[in-house]
Amino acid sequence: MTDPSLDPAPFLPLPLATFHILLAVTEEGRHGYGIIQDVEARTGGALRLSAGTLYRSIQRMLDDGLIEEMRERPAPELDDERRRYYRITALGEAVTRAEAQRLSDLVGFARAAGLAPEKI
Amino acid sequence: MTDPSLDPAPFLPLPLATFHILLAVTEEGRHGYGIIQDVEARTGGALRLSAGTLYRSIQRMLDDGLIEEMRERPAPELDDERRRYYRITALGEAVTRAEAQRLSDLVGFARAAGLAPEKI
DNA sequence: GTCAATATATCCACAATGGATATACTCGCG
DNA sequence: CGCGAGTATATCCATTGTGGATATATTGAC
Repeated sequence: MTDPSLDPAPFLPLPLATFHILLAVTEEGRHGYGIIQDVEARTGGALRLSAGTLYRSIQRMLDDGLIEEMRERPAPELDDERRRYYRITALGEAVTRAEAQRLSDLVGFARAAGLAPEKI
Repeated sequence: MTDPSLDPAPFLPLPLATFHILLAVTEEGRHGYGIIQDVEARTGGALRLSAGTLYRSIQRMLDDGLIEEMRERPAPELDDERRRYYRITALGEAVTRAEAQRLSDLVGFARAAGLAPEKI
């Protein structure tokens, strides 16, 4: 069940932008600019990925196999041809889970020290 | 009650080493080398702060007022004179709380996407 | 006395990020 | 129809954070 080729350990800790991008392309396939908007909306405007960070992160994630480009156009009739759509891979999911666990542990440490919010 | 001079926003997101160091000096005053050991123990060996990262982070955190050096020696009788002890400040606590909240939110996002562990 | 561990500090190289810049297309509005 | 805001991808530069190497010196166990 645990595929050794999906070992997330070498990727951790995950760069902040990478984690947000992975979450953005998990629900549905998204293009670069749509990822920027999704991240901004999700964080209530707290995090605005710069274009430099976004497209550089995407290229790295493609090389690493965390995401892949989709051939299908999610909405072909009302689309912009410039868009390039991406979705998460099995490796990307494994890495996201591992990173979420690491973050969850961090919150646990802070809670033990009395410096974290109540259970979420 | 909320002191405006303790605004944690400009410090977020916190560098990884900074967050771990803050947690390490929250419970009790610690010296640099002791922080390295505490972080390694807490993370089960997963994170080993390098000396370069540690002392550079400490200097930055002193400048920013997140930690302060202690005059008192926690254990004067069996001590090493080379040690320099640090403890968290009120600003450091506010920043740690804010960062823990941010991380908690991140875990919440991952959970909503079905990629995070159950509630902790 | 020797050697591993302790302890702090600095240097270099690399990775991640933000911000600026470039290019070009789309869409609403007057 | 034209104009400008927004959309969309991409690259460049400077700054920051990190690991690893190096330096120096003390402590403690054997």
